[in-house]
Amino acid sequence: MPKVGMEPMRRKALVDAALRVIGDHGSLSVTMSEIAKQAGVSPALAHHYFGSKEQLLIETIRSLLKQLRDDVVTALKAAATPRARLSAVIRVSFHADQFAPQTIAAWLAFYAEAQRSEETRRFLVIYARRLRSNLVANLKPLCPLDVAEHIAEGVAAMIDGLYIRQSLGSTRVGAEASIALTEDYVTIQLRGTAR
Amino acid sequence: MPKVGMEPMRRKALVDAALRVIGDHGSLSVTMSEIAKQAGVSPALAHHYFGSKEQLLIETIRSLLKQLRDDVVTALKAAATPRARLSAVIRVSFHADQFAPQTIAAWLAFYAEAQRSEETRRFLVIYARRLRSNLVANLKPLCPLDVAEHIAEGVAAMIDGLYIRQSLGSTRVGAEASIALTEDYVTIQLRGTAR
DNA sequence: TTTTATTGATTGATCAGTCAATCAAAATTA
DNA sequence: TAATTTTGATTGACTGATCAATCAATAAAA
Repeated sequence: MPKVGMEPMRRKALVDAALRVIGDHGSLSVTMSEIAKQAGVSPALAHHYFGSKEQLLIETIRSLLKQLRDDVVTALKAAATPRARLSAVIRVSFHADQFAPQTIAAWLAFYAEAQRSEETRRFLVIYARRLRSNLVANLKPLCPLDVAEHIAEGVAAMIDGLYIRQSLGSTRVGAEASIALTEDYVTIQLRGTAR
Repeated sequence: MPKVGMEPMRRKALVDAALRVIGDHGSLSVTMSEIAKQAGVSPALAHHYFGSKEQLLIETIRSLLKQLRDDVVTALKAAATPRARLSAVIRVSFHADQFAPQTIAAWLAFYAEAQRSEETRRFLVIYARRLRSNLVANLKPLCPLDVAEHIAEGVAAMIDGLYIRQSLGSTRVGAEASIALTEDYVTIQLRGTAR
């Protein structure tokens, strides 16, 4: 079977497998063997391509972030007004892929990892900044800048918080309710300040 | 040194040490040796008293939760009106102890662990319920029940979200700003519905 | 003497990471 | 075209380190 040009396919398969295994397991304490098995290759091959477990994990979070960014970009393109773009950003956060239990579990695992891994933290900070930036940019036309920044902080916190609470699987707050709660926050805050 | 009656002291020392080590390390992947060393005893003794690492970890989160509950109870006692009690609940969440980077790191680690450990999840669900219940109880006199439940979800999400964002250490949102943001949410939401 | 506290030494399991060997396609040469 | 060499893909077997857990032994109170 050894054909040339396997590398990109194997890398993708391994990253996808890692994401799945991490999501199922709910933790980064997964073995290279598990990931490799899930990808249908030997553990040695995973090391061959990624050098270390840490590197594979980093590529994995990079992939997670890229997926989210692509979704956001697509959603933003389809929205015409600032207010619609705000809704789009919110909706994407709670969209099926992102809000699936395994995806949430993976995010949570990476947040925990960020306490130790400088590189992982960098990625999450990028996510946080991007979310904030998207929010502020579309709030600016609707209210004063300082208010926009204030609301953006609130929305971002609420989104992250709803994720966490979802991860426990205890609340009855599903995707729809989460969107409604966040939208409601934006609407009421905007009503209070601008006109 | 072997004196009778060491057990409770050792247990407490070990639980406290575990909390410190987990907070510093930002992960539950800490060794019994580290914890024992921090507590000034041998690893074998930790096993002697707790039976397993998992059990020690469970006692540790139990302790974390108890600390928070005690703080909440104290704060609630000192507040006279429902609105003041709401503020008290919010303030406690962001109080120095709770909001210290190590404490937040520990919480985060336990949230991640809850994906795997049924018992850990149970404790976190209890925390979520208690927070919700405290909020609803004090919102009820101020607005209709369904609105109270709605606001409670929002406040809880915002608190948890501000924790997560704090854990990255990237935002400039400190304890005071977090309190202000949450208070603001309550105030504006209440203004919208009741009078 | 019995009970409680305590530890050093050890075990067994788990894993990340390495390495030498194999296999088949591709490139090169004859 | 046929024979060869080279190269990339792939793995099984191994190593070294780490750690939770165990246990037998010791020491000091009761």
